[in-house]
Amino acid sequence: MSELSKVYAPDEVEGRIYKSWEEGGYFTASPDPSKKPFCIAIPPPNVTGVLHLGHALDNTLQDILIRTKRMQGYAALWIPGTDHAGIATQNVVEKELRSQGRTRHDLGRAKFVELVWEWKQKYGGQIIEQLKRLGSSADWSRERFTMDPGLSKAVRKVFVDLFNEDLIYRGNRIINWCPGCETAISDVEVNHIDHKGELVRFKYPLADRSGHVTVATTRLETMLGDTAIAVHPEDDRYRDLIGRMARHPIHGREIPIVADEAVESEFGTGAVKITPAHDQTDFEIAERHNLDKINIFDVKAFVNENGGPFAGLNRYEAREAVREELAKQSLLTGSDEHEYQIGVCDRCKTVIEPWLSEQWFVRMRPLAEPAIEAVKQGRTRFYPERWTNYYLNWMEQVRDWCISRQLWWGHRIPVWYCDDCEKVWASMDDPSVCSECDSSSIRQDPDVLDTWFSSQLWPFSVLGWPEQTEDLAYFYPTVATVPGYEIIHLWVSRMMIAGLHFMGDVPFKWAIIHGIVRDEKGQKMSKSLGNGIDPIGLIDRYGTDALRFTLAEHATGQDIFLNEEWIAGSRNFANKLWNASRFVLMNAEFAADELPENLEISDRWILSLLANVTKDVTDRLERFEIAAAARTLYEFIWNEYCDWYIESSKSRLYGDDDKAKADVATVLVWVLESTLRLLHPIMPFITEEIWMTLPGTKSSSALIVAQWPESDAAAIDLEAEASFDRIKEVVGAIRRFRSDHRVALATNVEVFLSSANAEALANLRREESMLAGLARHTTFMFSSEPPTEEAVARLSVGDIDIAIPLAGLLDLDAERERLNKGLGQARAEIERLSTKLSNEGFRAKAPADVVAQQEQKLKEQSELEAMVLDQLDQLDTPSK
RNA sequence: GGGCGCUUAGCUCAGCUGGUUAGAGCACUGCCCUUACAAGGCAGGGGUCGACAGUUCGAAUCUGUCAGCGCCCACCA
Repeated sequence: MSELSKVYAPDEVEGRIYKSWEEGGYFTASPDPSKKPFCIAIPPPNVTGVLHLGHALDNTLQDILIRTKRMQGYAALWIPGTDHAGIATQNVVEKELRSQGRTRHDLGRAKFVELVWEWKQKYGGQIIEQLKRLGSSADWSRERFTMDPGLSKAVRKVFVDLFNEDLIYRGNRIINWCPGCETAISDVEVNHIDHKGELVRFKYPLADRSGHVTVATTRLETMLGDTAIAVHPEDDRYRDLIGRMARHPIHGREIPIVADEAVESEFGTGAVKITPAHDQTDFEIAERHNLDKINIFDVKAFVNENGGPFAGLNRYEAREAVREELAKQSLLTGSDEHEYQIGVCDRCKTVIEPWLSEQWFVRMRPLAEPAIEAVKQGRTRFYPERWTNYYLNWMEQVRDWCISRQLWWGHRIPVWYCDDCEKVWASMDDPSVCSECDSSSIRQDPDVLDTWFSSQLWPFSVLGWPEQTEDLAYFYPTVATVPGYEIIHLWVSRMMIAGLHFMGDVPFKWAIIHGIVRDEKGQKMSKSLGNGIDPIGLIDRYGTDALRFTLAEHATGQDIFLNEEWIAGSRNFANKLWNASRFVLMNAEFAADELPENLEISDRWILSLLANVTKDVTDRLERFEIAAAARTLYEFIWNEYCDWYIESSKSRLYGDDDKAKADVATVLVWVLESTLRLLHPIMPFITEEIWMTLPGTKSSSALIVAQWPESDAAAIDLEAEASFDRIKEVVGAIRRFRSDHRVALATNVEVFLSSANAEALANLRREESMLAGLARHTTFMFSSEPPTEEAVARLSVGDIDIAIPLAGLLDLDAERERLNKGLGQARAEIERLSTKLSNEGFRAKAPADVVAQQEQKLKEQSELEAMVLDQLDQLDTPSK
């Protein structure tokens, strides 16, 4: 036997095991015509990131799928890698610079980018190391980075192609400007949060001094950029004003009053100030009415020279200054509290400024069509299914995607402008002269691409596209992507679009969506809240397998409010398995390689359960029901294998019969061995460690590449299950009797068993020593009655009558209480069943076997009631 | 203004296509350091499955309405 320590110590095991997997080369997979491909491309974490619980969940789930498929004989390839994460990474490096009192502008673009690369080389590996600690069996030889040469080439090709197909265009439009990051961002990178603000009303004097029109706004400062006032064309209150002019109270300029359907008459005063450069709706109204568009903010959202006297103030200072000025002019007419939503930057939480600027966009409508069709046709499916509609809703009303970013870190937009002939073109190679007029006076667009522009290509760029590689041919489309729902729009949708457009096929067949890991109060974990739990710390304290099991067990698709106690619970489970294995290994020397011919009831029972569990776990994993698979294994291992099979094995193991000892040891090892395989994808380290100590030829190769078990249909044995269940019930009844009556374990109890079912009784008799072992200090008498002069407790379960002479064991009051309780339960049951059975509808329509079952039940309960009454009688008239 | 999710034991949650007396972990009570495991064992207490209505022989499960909580989308300033 091999020595295992008494308590499972993950820290001594994990590093060693992981290294052995890497050295064994088990993580790599390559095209193999004899196997089916199973490929997942990791949602690439931010290269500068550190592992958080979201990653832990994400990658645990992926690893479970990959490990399962690997054991099932697929060419299971998990491609890892990282994302350059434009804004996030640039921000980190800029922050560091700032702490040295410098900005990126001090360095200049080239130097700065160089610095970010250095930073990436230095700190970028951390997340990968942490993924390894999670046990990730990814093919590290294929690790990719979104700014690798190959992937950059893919990005460039995609840009150039879309540009030439007129699916990328440049436009002067309202975009979401983040004054914190100083760049444009896309609609999906804006989070809308509730804001309690006010709706302020003020008067615009009419230019001819004949009166005024009152408008309402939540952003008073934007009036500095107002170029019109709009009312609804049908609004009688303002009909006369349409076409007339108002005078701007600050700038003095005259602005028109226009009529537009977009105005809601019911809201505010029904008259709207129009700020075309800082509001999407206003911009659209301005387009329709040919209005001026005046940008009043600089890149940091401070008022610029167009703000006249307020230039230099930030947005909020300007708001107050304008308020004061309007008050001074007696134009302010009041304000109401008003709750509305404001957009904040997904990255830095700064309030977004709608800002008119020249940006690059992807024309999404035509690209979205195939992506909608593919999902409607089921070529890509979502799990859980409800995300299908979420995806479709977004796709069906998708808006153009602003892809240019005013950053330095990222894929530079491959567009050149000729100063001489004004040619604008996109190019795969860096040109030195204008493609039109040969002028050398050309310059490249200074902006870079949205980081998601490159990640949308991930499922095929990581396989070598645009080269037509063997990998690409074999592994594309990938089987699944496994992201959290928060990046369905940001990433999943766009991968669908890119995959269909450039590969002509969906990027993955399944989008397996999981929830967000939150703290125990349901708050999103974040640095600012200080409630983030560091997964590495959890791994240090409880072990990787405990963390993985916990995440798997709770991965039902809902958000996970992670509680550290759960992880402790999983740690306990690992320890339970460890000690069960220790027990098995202590006796493994007796085990044979093949199952014995003549199995006992308990053997047949556990093997039958194993067959069921194997099927169940296999099916559930196939359907991505990982949580259910985890729970099935937990219950089987702890409640059945440990609590009953191991306990029941002891009578044979500690007995004198060598054959019996060998047989039970064989089954113990057999079941453990299969169970380890089934549990391995979820808890890879502990299972591998135990596996290595297992005797026999089966464990000669590593568990990670062992064969997935087949459910043995022939082992399913309902008869043995029924028999063993009877044993459990008899043992349970005796234990309960002891517990109810405080009969010490050391006190021997005489138990008389009898039954009308001769076969059942015979089965029990055959298991006498096992029964005694399970019930402890119990002497069994079969087919005989206790001496009539003694008072007895009758505990019958099912068709087995149990009688225990009470003499010297307990006080009668306690027994009477126990009986009365049983009587109450039986009567309630009888009531319920009688009602059900006397219902003619039930008898007529329910399946016959259901009716029969209920009748049987009623019969049993009635018998039980009679017996309990009889016993109460006996207690009251103690025998002579 | 739409859409989605949730509401089951004190707490946190499972419960698939409707059919034994609704489960788990933690917490709680009693007994036990029984030679795999006290990170454990045995036994136990605790729930009108959010409310109402409907479908059905039968509903935690299906349908509708409502309430509370949470999330997402949307150009009412």
